[in-house]
Amino acid sequence: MARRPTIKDIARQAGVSESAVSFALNGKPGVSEDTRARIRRVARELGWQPNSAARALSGERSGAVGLVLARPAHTLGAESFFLRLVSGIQEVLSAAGTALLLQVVEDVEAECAVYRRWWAERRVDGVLVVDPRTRDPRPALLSRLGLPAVVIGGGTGTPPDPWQPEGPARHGGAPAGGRDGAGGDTGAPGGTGTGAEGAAGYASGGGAGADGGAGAGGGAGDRAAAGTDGGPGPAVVRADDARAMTEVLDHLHGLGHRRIVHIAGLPGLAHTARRVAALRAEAARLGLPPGQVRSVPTDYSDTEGAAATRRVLAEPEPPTALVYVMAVAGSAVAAGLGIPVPGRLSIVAWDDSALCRVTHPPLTALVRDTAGFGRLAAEELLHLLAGGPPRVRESELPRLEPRGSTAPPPAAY
Amino acid sequence: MARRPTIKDIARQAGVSESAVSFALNGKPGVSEDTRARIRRVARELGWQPNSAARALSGERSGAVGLVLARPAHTLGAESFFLRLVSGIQEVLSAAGTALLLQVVEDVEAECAVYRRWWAERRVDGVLVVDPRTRDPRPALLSRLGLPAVVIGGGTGTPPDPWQPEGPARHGGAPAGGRDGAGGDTGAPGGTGTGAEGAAGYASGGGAGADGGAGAGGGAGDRAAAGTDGGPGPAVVRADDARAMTEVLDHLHGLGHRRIVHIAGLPGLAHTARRVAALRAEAARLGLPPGQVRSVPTDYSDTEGAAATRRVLAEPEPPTALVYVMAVAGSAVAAGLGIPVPGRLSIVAWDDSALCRVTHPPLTALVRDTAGFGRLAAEELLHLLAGGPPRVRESELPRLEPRGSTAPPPAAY
DNA sequence: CGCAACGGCTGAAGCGCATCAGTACCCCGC
DNA sequence: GCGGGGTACTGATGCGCTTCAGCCGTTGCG
Repeated sequence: MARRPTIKDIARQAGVSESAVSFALNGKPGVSEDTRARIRRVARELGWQPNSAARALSGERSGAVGLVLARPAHTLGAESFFLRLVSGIQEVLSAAGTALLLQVVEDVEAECAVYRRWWAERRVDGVLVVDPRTRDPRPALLSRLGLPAVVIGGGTGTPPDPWQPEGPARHGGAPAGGRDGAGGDTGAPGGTGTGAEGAAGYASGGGAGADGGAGAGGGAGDRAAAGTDGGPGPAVVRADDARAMTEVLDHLHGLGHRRIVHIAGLPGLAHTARRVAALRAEAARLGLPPGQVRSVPTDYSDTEGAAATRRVLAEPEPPTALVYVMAVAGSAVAAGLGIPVPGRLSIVAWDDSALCRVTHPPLTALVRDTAGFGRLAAEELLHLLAGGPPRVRESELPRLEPRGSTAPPPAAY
Repeated sequence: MARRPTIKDIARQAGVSESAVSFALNGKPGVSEDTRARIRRVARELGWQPNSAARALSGERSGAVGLVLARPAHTLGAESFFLRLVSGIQEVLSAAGTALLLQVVEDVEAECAVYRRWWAERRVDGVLVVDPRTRDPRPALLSRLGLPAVVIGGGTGTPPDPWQPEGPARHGGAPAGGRDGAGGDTGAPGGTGTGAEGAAGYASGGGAGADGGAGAGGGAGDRAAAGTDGGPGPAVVRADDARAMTEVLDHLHGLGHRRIVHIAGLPGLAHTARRVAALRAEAARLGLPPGQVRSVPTDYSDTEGAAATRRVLAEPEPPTALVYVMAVAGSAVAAGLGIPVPGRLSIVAWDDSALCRVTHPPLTALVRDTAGFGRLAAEELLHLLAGGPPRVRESELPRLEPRGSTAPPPAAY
C-alpha cells in the first residue's frame, strides 16, 4: 500500500514549513502568491489529498453528511424515488468534495439513534432528513445536538409543524442577502471559515465575532447570524404537494369524475397528511361530498397498493378514478380484474417513472424533477454548513402530464 | 451543542490514566477486570462514543466502507435491486458499528476516481464493488491502493476474469484450474479454501477474528497484521447466474418453447456475459440452434427493455418466450400489443419483486434473497477487515418460481 | 533473601492537520 | 537611524485516540 503523502512531504519538497503549506492550500492569507502557486504545484504532483480524519480532528468539519432512510425495506422500492433523490444529492455533494453516509433503518427511533451516534462520533457535519412526520421527534433532537439539517419534503407550514423554524425569532424574510447561495466560491476551498459548530461552546476563544477581516477570496463575515444555542434550526426544501393535489383533482373533475380515491402513503408522514388535507379541501371547494372523494392509507408497498385498489374497486359504487404513488401496481390490478383503463377507470400516478410510460396505457403522471429536488436539498445543506441561515426553499412545481390512463368516466356513472 | 465527552473525562472521573481507559474500552489486556468494569460504567454514564476522526487518525481504521454505483441514474431503478442490496449490507454493517459511504457516479472511470479519493482521504477501510465487468480496471486499482474489496456478483472464474485472485505471483499453485467454469460448480461454498490465497501477509491475524470493536465483548486485539504491501486481493460473493439461467431455460424448454429470447443487460457487465454464455451453452446442449435462442443487450432501463421487446416481437418468427430483468416493462408492452400472456408469449422475470406478483398475470420469476446477498457481502468485507483471507462465497441459488406468465407455447408454433 | 517475571498501570509520543503566537525582514515616515 | 506597521513565514501546541516504553509492587523460584 503506497504511502499517502502528507503536508510534511509537501513542505519538505517545496522548502517551506508545514504551516505555510496549510495556509497555501486552504486559501488563507499569509503566503505570497508565488509560494502559494509553488506549493499547490507540488501538492498536485504528489497527488496529495487532505486526510479527512486529521481535518475532522482539528476542529474542521468531517466533510461528510448523512442520510437515514427509515422505512421497512419493502416499501422503499417506490418507483426508485430514493435512488433518483440520492443521485441528485450526490451531484452537488461530490462536486463539493463532501461524502454521503447512508443508513437504512427500521423506524424513526432507530433513526434518532443513528443521529446520536453520528454526532458523538463526529462522523457527519450535517444531515438530510426525509419523510418528515406530523409528530416528529427529530427536529428537537437535531436541534439539541446542534446538527445542521435540511428537511426534504418539509412542511408547508400547516399549524403543528415541528419543522418550521418558528423558534427564536428568525427575522422573517431571507435577510442576510449578501452572497446568495449560488455556485460562487470557486476552486479555493477558501470559504471554509469557522465551522458551523455551535457557537456556544466557543465562548472563550475571542469572544467577539471578530472573526478577522476578509482575506483573499475568503468567506465574508456574514456567518454572524448563525449564533443560536444549539445550532441553527433546520432548513427546509419542499414541494408543493397541496398545489399538485389540487391540480390532479381539478384535472379529474374537469374530465367529469366525481368518485375519486386517493391511495395514500403512510399516514404518519407529513406529506401524506398534506395531500390528504389538500384533497379534502379541494373536494369541498368543488362541492364533492367526502364520501365520494377520499384517501385510504397504505404502507407504500406495491402489495398494499394493489390490495387497496382491489378493495375500493369491489365497493358497490367504485371510484372512477384513482390517484397514487404505486400506480403501476394499481394498473396491473385493474388489468387483472378486466377493468378497462381509462374506459371505466382513470389512473393518475403521483410520481412519474419510465415504467409509467411503458405500461399500457401509459399512465398520466405528475412529473417532478426528483434529482433536482435532491440537488436543491444538498445545496441547502452546504449553504447551512457554510454558515448561512436556514432557509425554506421551494422546488419546482410538479407538472401533470396527461397520458393515456385518464379519460372521462363512463357515461353510466 | 453539548460537549462530547472524551476519554480524558472518563479517565478523570474513574481516577485512572487515559491509556487505561483506552485499554479497557478496547478489550486490550493491561487492566484488571475490576477497573475495566468501572471504566466501562463511567463511559456508559457519560454517553461516550469514540471520536471516529481521532480513531482513524491514530492509524486505526476509519470505521466506514464505501459503495459506488456507477450507472446512469435512469438504469438504477431496476426493481429496487440496489435498495434491497443496501438494506442487507446495512444490517450487517451497522451491527458492527461501521458506516457506509454511498456514491453515485456516471461511469467506471469516475468510480475509480472516487476510490482514489477515498483512499487518499483515508475515508474508508474497504469497499464493496458492484457490477463487475469483463474488462475491468478496478481490481488492479484496488489492489494497488491496498484497499480491501468485496466484489458483489463476482466471476465464476471464466477465463479472463480480472477479479479472480490469480494475481501476481501469489504462490503459483493458484487453484485456478480447479473449479470448472461454466455449468457445473454447484452450490457448495466449499471453495472457500481458495482463501488461503493472499494469506501470505496475514499469518498472525487469521485466527482471532473477535475484534468486537469498542464494546463489551472485549475481543482480543488482533489488528496487528493489517499492514501488507498491496493488501489482500478482492474477496468475491457471487450468485450462480449460469446455473440459474440453465434452470430457466430448462423450464421453458420443458414447456415446449423453442424460440426464446433473453433481453440482457449491459453487455460489458460480467454477469451479463455469464448469463449469455450459459444461455448459449444450455441451448447447445438442448440442441436448439443459436438463431432461435439468443440474447439481445440493453442498458437495463425500462425504456430499452420495452423497445427491445417490441423489436423482437415484430420479427417474422417472434420468440414464444422472453427472459429479462425489466420483465414488468415487457409484460406491459405485450399487453399493449394485445399479445396474450402466457397464451402466446411466456415471460420470465430474472428478479422478483412485489411488482411481479401484482401484474396480471403474475410473473414467473427467479426469486433470490437480494438482502441476504448484501448481508453476505458485508460479512465478507468485515471478515477481510478483521484480517481474514479473501474468500469466494456463493450465495443461495436463486429459485425459479413458476407463476402465471409461463405456459406451453401456442400449438401453432 | 535476592532476583526475575509478571500483572496493572502511567507518561509520552505521534497520527496529519489547523491555528496562533511569534520571528525575521522590509518599507515608510520623521 | 529608529520606531511603527506590514508582510511572509516558522514553531509549537492541540484535537482525541492508540500504543509503546517504562515504572512499581507482588509473586514465584532458586
